Amino acid sequence: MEIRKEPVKALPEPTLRRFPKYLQLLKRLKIENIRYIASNMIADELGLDSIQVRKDLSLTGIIGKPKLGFDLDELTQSLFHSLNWDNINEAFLVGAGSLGNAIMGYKNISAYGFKIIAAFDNDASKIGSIMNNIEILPIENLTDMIVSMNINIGVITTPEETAQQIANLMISGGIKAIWNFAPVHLKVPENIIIENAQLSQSLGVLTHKLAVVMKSHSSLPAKEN
Amino acid sequence: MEIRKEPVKALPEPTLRRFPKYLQLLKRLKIENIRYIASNMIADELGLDSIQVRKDLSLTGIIGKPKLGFDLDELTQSLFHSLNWDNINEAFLVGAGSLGNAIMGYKNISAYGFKIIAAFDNDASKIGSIMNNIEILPIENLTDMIVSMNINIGVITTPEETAQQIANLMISGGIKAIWNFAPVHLKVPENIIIENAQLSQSLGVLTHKLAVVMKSHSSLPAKEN
DNA sequence: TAGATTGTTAATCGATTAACAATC
DNA sequence: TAGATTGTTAATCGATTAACAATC
Repeated sequence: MEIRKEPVKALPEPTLRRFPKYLQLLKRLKIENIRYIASNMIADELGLDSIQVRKDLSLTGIIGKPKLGFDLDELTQSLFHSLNWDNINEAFLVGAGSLGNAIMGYKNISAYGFKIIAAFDNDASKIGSIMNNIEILPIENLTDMIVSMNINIGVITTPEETAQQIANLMISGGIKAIWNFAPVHLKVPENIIIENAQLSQSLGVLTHKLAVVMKSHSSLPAKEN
Repeated sequence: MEIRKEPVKALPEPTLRRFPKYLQLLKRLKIENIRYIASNMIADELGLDSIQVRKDLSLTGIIGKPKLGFDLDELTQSLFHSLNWDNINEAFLVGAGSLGNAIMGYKNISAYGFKIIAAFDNDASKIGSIMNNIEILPIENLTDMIVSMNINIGVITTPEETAQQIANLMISGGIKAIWNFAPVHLKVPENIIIENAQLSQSLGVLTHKLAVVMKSHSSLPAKEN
């Protein structure tokens, strides 16, 4: 009964963002031939709270064993299933520049149940060439190919100027989710899933925190307000 | 009095992650020669709530004008200052693979007050070459150069196996903040700032949401629990 | 059994949203 | 002035953390 795969319920985003971290750790432990792992140990390794780990894991539906912890393989499976990484999610990528290239070349991406089937660009010199085993096709073919190959995911690694147009093309072809690396807010119908992966967001957090730390080390007494 | 730059106070992360979005929009509006922008308009354009926008902006210390909104230039400055993007943050990058290359080649990165001064790799064939105007140096030089050039930020784009060692080298040289793209949890002293930018986190959210949507479209009646 | 660990219900905390007064 | 918009205080919501019972 527990073995049958349940349909995936919507999980909180903070939890989802921790799942890949758990999987990284489990992968390492698997190599060391460990069979059971306690929430405590996971928490220690990843700098989290063990209660949080248990709460997170319980959302995948897994049931742990008192005194032992969680079966490593079963936990791995549960996490994969929750992330939908036990499927192959086929995607088209648009924008074969250096970022697009990096994503296409990302070794582990297939471990995430993700497969870029084809890439598109409007640079004639790139069209027809093959990067990382992926053929570069002209953008004119994009919409039709989404329809005919029934692709659900689009990756946008174009410059900001063209990102919105590409998104529109993708949506008109029937794309359901867009992984957007271009530094623009895409306007899309609300049934379309957008996941933004802009470097600037992450960088901003870093530089801000650094500024805070540096300022507090400087000798100026903080003005109490 | 309002003009003098205040030391940056620590801001909530969700707010920080929205700041670059605001800046993207402001940049566009600047081109259209707009002088004032209302929180309402920002909210509409970015799919946010206007109260949230006002709350966010107030944290930068800016004061808006009733009936008009916020002065575009002043707001831009305030956001830049809060993110510490009105400084040049110098960084060293380690791992001159395709991801490292993409980051080095990222055009807008200097607009984020960020500058990669040098890159390091352990592949002898790369050392001495120049990628995107950045010289590739041997990793042996890393720690010493961090010390002598007084670099605060390290970017890790190595494979997962070497990431922790590189982090250790960086920290021993005096790096204060690490932008980590390798799929590992880095163990560092608590005064070191780590900002993780792993693709897997973002991808996991995307594929999960897609699974939820697809399942709910399938004809199976959801099992009420 | 005692002890370690899970799983759940309740309390806390922080971010978002609502309500409304202040300002031009 | 009336109306639009800001800015702040209070209410709500959701995620994290604490407390503790259940299990092997």
